[in-house]
Amino acid sequence: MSDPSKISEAEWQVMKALWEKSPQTANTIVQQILKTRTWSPRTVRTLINRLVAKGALSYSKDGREYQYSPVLSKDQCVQAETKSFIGKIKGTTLTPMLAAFLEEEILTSDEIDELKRMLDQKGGATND
Amino acid sequence: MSDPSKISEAEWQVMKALWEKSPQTANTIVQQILKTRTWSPRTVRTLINRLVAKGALSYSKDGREYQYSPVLSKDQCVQAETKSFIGKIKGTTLTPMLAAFLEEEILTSDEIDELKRMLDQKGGATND
DNA sequence: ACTTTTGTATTACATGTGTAATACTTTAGG
DNA sequence: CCTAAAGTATTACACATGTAATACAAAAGT
Repeated sequence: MSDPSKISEAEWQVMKALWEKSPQTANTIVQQILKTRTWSPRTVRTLINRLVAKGALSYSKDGREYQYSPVLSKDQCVQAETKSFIGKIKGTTLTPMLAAFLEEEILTSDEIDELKRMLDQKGGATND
Repeated sequence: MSDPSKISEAEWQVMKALWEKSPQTANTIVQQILKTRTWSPRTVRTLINRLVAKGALSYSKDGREYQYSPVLSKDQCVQAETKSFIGKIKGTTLTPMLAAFLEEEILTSDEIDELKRMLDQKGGATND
């Protein structure tokens, strides 16, 4: 309750659909989602409603349909999620985490460059 | 249910206490935890029991007391957690994530070195 | 204008999680 | 041997989450 941007795994899929393109109607969101998930459209509706309830999405009426848009930015959510993740693993050895990151190949070369740059700056500081 | 090593935020604290030192009795685990959390000892007991139930901890009787030990290794859990985290943020721009990592200062200089090394190897490959 | 469609809103229901309290059992002290 | 202390096991309860189904309302077709 303290963290307004607490988005669940399933809800993230909806957010991602809207970050990619918005506004969208519930229907087009469902279309997006069904490309990668096998959820019932009802389930997606539920997720959308919960996100509206927790203030992560907003909508404007467009005739009988609603046009949904993200309220929370992608950056905001990624940051929040990262901090929550860090909260868990903090204090453990991070080598396996780093390995997982590299294995999963989620970093683009640009991001690797950026990470390197940041690490260089950080490396100069009194670290640990 | 599919992922046996699904440890919740609160449960992680217990696991960390046992990864640090094991076996431990419920009492010493409580002591450890109370250094950083303000939970009731009962709460910690509950967490311990749940972890035993989900196969993350085991115990051996030592008189009336139990000696708890981790079944899941730290590396195993960190990897699982990382992959779950990645599952959420995959496909988004990771710059804010990287920033959060650096901000939170969770990387030791050794880990930074290791990450750099891995990135160098990775950097050579056809990345994205 | 009435019925069917198609959207949205409400309700459901099991399992997980945070956060404990109460009940039961075993051991140790008197 | 019996009672108190100290463990463990069971139960509680509200909110979150995954996964929908049902109810309701409005628009569109006939």
